[in-house]
Amino acid sequence: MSTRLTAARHPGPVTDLPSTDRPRGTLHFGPDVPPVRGSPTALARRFSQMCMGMMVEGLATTDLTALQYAVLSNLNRQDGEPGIDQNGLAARIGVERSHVSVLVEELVAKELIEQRVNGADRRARLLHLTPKGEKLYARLRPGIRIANESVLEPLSPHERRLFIDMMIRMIAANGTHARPGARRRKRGSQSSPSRKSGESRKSNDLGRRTS
Amino acid sequence: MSTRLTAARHPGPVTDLPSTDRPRGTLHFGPDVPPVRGSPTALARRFSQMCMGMMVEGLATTDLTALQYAVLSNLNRQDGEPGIDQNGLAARIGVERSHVSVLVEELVAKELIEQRVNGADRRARLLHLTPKGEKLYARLRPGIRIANESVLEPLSPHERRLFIDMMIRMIAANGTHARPGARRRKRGSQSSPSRKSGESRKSNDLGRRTS
DNA sequence: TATTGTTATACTCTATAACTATA
DNA sequence: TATAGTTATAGAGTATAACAATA
Repeated sequence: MSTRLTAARHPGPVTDLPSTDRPRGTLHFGPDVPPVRGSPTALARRFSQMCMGMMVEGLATTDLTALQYAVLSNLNRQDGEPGIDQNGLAARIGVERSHVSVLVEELVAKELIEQRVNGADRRARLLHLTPKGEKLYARLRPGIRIANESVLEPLSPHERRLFIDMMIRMIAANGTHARPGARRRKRGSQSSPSRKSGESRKSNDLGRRTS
Repeated sequence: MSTRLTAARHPGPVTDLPSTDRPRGTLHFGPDVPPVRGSPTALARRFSQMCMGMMVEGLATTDLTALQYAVLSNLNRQDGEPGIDQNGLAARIGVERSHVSVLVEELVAKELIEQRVNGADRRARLLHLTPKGEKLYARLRPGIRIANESVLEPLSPHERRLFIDMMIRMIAANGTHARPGARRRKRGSQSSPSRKSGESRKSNDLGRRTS
């Protein structure tokens, strides 16, 4: 059984929800919008997918991935924190230290960032954008910002602030999960069949004529 | 330059934000919470990471991935839509048809779902949970639901409804992006160095003593 | 010719672990 | 011994394209 529901397109909250409960089951929208489940997880997935879609559009003229852009946005002098080390960057963008190593390598190869050894602690590498990196970020930022704003466009200005605020509160409260490693699962507890390439997937009969 | 800000821990909205603007730059929280950028995209990433963390915990006693569970939640008889075809499922969970093929194969191998050829259109496969699948979903659902609710716990009951509602409105409005394929980028516009295995990554000098 | 599902491939992101240099 | 970063490997998820069966 599925919860039928047509979402209000723009201004107010969806009003035909029982005020004592949230939608359960699968939510159905108009013809252009695929149905979604009403759980935070399912919505989070779609929402993030949506943001990534916007992001990729905004980066279409470059060869940057979303995370590579995230690095630039964390390190730039305009509104970032230049000079943080790789662990700090890992914490900020929410990826593993090892992944940061790779991201940094890629961006160094593109000559967009540089690593400087910290004089005080020669283990650490402090990260800065190169002039080329700053220039690229300055060029990209307006479009990305507009894309980000457009995601929130169905909300009223007050709701936009509230939405960001609620996100922040949930992330802050669940800090232990909102970071890499939270998703850890035992090694070797794999679920995919893990075929050798060469043996084909399935007989795939199921009543089809083998013509 | 970074926006310093200490998020209110529980009940009300964060109050020290200028009411005419949203936080820009990097947001700093307490010692247990890594900083985040204030853009919807960055928050979406963290939020989804958080939800996935919860999900993986809830699935820890199984060998299901988050998406495999999503399939069960879309097909079960309690609150799902049994009998939809694979394209319908793809639209609902927001993955490519080709990925659904793989997910279905994995779950069929676990004997949790089954494919039935549609009599009316022999191309389509209608999906149903097996009794084993229904049983597993019934066992898992309460824990997953509690995990999902716990994500929203920092919000007041009214805010929880509003948050879900806002998510739904944004997803509905941006329907063209909230689905796979929105993230498309030109093929071959790759960013990784794409090393041959055998040649090592970088000289990695940077002033380290080569002891 | 168009659509459903399958297979293959490649890339992005995530998770771990072992390792080096430095503290 | 502990920490910052590197390298390697594997799994999960995403993006495309070519194909077979069916419409």
